[in-house]
Amino acid sequence: MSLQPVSFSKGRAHLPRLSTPYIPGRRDPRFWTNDEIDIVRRYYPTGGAAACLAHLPAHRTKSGVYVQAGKLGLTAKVGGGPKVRIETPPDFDETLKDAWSELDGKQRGAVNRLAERLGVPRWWLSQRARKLGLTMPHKKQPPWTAAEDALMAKVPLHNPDRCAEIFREHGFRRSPTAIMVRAKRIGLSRRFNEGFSARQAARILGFDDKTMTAYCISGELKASKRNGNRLPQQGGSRWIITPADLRRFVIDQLERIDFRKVDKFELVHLLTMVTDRETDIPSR
DNA sequence: CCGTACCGCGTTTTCCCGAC
DNA sequence: GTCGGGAAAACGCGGTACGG
Repeated sequence: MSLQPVSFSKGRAHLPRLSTPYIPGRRDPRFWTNDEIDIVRRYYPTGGAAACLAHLPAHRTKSGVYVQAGKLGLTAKVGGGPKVRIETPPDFDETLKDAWSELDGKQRGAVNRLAERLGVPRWWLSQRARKLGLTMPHKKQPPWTAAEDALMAKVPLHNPDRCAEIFREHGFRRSPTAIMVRAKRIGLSRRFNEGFSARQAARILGFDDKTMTAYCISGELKASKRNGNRLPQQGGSRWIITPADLRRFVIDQLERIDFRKVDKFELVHLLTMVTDRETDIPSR
């Protein structure tokens, strides 16, 4: 076997960079400076987000302050007021039990209206109901079938609405949220899952990503390109290497692989996983 | 000298989480 | 349930260092 030089030159025209060049020492205003964090530390506990904003630059927002306060583990002592004792008639609990059983859990704002009718705050009503052990019947999600789980591996999980659409097309009824929750529960990545990128493949086999790309370009590793909106400055569109093609490559080019450098868990998974014949998508 | 590893760039994509 | 800020991860590849 003789080694052939590989050229990375794609003959692309030079395009100017889109962003301003990096200047050492300069930072984007969206990143929080130590001074800004000190302001949050100082004013948040007593004055809340509003007090912090008064001392922070104009581009800071309330939610930004909440994020930083959360990171610092701070809580604000604003809001609230004197505690009010809720007075109720002695038979209130009985009335509540009866009213609660007639409550329509599917209707939004039902608890709000009941609180209004009984003349008590909404938060107090739900707290009382909890204490009395009153529950609201909720329709449980029907269990997931194997067919639905198989479909999970093929839908674009980064686009929940489109997922729900595909489920409907296949005759299933799952909301976008339900699908996202399921994806999390069964540990499915929401990232692109129709194959490996050159970099992912390289990491598994212990190659440099450039070496991997060279194999893709030379055709020794069968790979296609994924259409996207990546710019020429980023190197253009990405590679897609299907698990089966990568497995073929491992078997054919075994002598080139340095087993000290491979990701042993990922490699064994690649070699042993069961894939759907037609789509080559791992079936879980 | 050649082939590969390493570093870093500019950008998009994705995740996380709190507020509303 | 939805929105949005913040940040990490991901990506391909140019440039360069390094080892045999």
